[in-house]
Amino acid sequence: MRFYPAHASCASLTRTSDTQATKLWHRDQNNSITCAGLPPGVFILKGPVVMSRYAATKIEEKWQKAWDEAGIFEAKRTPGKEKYYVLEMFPYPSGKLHMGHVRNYTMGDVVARYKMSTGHNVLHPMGWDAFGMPAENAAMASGGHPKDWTYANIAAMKEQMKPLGLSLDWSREFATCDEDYYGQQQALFLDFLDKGLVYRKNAVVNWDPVDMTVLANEQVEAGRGWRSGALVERRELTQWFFKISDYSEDLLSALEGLHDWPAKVRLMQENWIGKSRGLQFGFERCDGGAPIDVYTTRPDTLMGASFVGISPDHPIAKELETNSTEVAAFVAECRKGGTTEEAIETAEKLGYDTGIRVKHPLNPDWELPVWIANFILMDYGTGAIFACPAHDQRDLDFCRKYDLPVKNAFYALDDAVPVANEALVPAKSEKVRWVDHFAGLTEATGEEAINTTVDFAEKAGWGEGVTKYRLRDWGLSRQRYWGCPIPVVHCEDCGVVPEKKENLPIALPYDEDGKPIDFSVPGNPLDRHPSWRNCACPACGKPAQRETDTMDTFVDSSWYFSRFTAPHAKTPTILPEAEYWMNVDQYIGGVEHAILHLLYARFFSRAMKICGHLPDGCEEPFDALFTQGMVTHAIYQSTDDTGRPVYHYPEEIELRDGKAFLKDSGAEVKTIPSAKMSKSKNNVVNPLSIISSYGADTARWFVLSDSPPERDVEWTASGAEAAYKHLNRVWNLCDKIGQMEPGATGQGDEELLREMHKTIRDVTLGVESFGFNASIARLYGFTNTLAKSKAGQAAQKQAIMTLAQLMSPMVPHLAEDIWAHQGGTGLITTAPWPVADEAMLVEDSVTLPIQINGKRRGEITVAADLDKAEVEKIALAHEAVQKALNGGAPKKVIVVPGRIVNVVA
RNA sequence: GCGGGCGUGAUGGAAUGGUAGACAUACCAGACUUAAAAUCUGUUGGGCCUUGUGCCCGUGUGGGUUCGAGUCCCACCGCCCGCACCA
Repeated sequence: MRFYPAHASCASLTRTSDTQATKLWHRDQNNSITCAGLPPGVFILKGPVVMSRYAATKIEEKWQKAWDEAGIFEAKRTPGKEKYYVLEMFPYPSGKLHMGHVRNYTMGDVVARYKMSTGHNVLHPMGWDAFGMPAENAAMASGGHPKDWTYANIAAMKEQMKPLGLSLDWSREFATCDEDYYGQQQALFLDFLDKGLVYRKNAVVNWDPVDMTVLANEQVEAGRGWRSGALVERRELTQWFFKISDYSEDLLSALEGLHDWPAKVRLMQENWIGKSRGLQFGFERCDGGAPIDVYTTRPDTLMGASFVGISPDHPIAKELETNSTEVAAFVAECRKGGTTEEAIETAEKLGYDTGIRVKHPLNPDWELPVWIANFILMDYGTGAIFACPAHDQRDLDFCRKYDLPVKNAFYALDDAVPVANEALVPAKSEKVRWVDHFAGLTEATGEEAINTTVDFAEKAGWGEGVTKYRLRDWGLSRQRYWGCPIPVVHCEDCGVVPEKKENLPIALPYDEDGKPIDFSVPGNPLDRHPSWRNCACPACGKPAQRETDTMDTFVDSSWYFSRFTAPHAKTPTILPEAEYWMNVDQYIGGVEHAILHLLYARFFSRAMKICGHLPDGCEEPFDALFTQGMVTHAIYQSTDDTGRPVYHYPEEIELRDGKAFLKDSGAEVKTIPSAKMSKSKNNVVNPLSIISSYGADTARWFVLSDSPPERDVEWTASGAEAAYKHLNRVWNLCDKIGQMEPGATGQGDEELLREMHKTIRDVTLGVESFGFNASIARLYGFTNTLAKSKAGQAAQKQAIMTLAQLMSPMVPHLAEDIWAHQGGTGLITTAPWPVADEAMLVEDSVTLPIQINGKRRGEITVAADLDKAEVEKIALAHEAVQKALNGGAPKKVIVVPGRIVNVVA
């Protein structure tokens, strides 16, 4: 009979007086016996009972316990030993671990375990990004308290993470909503305030006029509040800001040094910071009022100017608003709609002619009207522009709508057709023909024209070349409860007064007058909490009131990586600890954080250094960054009677011939491939159910295989099954080798070991370069080689142990078990990483493809060190080459040593 | 609207400018089995004939650079992501 191999010998199973019965049962993936219609107990076991199948769940528990007991993941600072700090972006405690987390943490774990086996002190911590709106939303929706909700979720998620067998140092765990953590964050805020890095100013927010509350962008759906359905308005509030814009140039130029960041992320940050060189100048008002300052990046198009536009939030607009109901109505109209750049840019263009006229700087007789326009942002430049409709689509749309003149400032070289409804916007590096350019240009690129114009304006004295950045100061105020309170007090006499450090933490109140806070009431609970809000002024001692704004949760995540180096310290950080562990050597997270989180963290590190909380050299806290892709899953969708889509869970689906059917009804359903896992689409796969049926190693192996780490990976049942089968195969191989006679000889020892060393080289390279899928493909290959090998026992044992080591960062439990089974010393997790023997990597001969005119026509095998001339001679003698040349001489022969020979006939 | 990215077999994907499709899935065939499952072995981009160590076509579309292009350049088409209060 066939049976899963055993460690020492194969147990055979027979039913009394019926040998046929042995065929009636099989083992399922949980190693339990299933048989057709026969109760358990009618079997007897013959032979030694050493059941040693790959029993994932069992061995995973066992090795996790062993690692815990050995305490090998606790980061220790031992001087002289090199450290390695690997960090995955910490999770928001939603309460449910999803496959994206599994992939993210598995990648970090591979790096951490690999670095551990290459002799580093590894810091691999975990914590919780625990403040934020979902907790408050949950409290509003179903009662309860955000604090309780959050801590319960943390406990639940930790339980779900533990079975993954991650090499985390749990002794450093914290949540950002711990008073201990946010108290230190308040201390940082006070230090920043002291250094002038924080200030207050007015800023625009989304305002829900029915719920009387500030809305997040995501709470605005099609211009309406998600809960009330009211049309959202833009409203100004006095808010706190970090002076990140002071660091625009530094944050921009330092990007160049971040060699181990994805180019894409650097580019996104560069565009975000948005450095531009332009001209700032004033339009003189015909009514003698103060000139209107504009900033433009295209001063060269000044001769195409059509009107001057100001933002609805511009001081002139505000002044007019107070005097004219018409202007007030128009400005109010502009303020409808969201605050996102997208909403503003895509909204219908609206304009209002103020009646103010200004003089063109180059021609005092040329008057331009001043319009208020809804697409002009107050935060960028001076909040006022001149519009050149011929060369800007927004301006053009506006001018066509309000019947304003459109005049080309330049034409394409080969075409002098005036702009109609599509603006002419060539690349700045493209040469164009200028119309009446004041500085005398005829044919020049936009770039040249801009520079010439700026010089011209500076010399003439009516304008100034100015460098501006798109990056705005970071508004950190949130009018919400579940965040870190801003530790300042408002005093009638002293104004805004920082809280004293010894009074920190300013803790969030849990109750309100002995009753739990009611989150169903609109507005910020801190505003209507007198016993918390009323306090003594830290300066004069008179009755005063606390700031009720809390901090943006991006603040929490802007320094947690520093805090991990001394998570329980009574100061934000401890310098010697930070000195040893910082920087983060490898940071891993989603690309969705490419801009804000990473930019804010870079700013915070600079600010913390200024305040003495970080040593020199930590301004850029992340040496290497990796952005991993998502885990996706097909969506199974059918349609109900009313035509609305119905989404089905993967477990309700049966796949046949590449089509999907409902298990219940057998009806075929539509398959939408590769969609981001989302609860509303029912296409989520629960890691826990995967772990309970296949084990964590299978889940880990799967999320790393198939797709490159930076790209999305599609979860498929067949893929998970395949991963599980492969791990079984490796385990069976280990078992088979374990049963070989010690010292038994065979054939092909050298070939096997050569292949092993090549595998060491390739897998190591893959792990070091985040090519985990490539490493895994290589490991599949080597497993196939080993399975077919007829080599002797010693070579095979060496091969399987090396295979286990190479697999250990990805599937550590299985690797430990193989290691132990083969008699390895200690834990595989702490064993040194195998090193490829260079001598074993050198090939004696090499097979070169022969191309004729770039097409493969044959191949030759030559000594690896044969010189080019000899290779050429052999290639030319090749039958196919002779045939192609037909007696003539080749026009050219290209020999790329070790790669290819190309003959041009 | 602005910015960024991605397009390769039935599928996920591999390929320092040098043999396109590694590795895996799926499918098909074979071995084992009364049978199925599991396991093992093998085939599989398309087309053509003269069935060969054969020829032609083939990496979204159209051009270009090169001895040689999936890879570099230009234009187009399609899809995805981000846009400052989601984290």
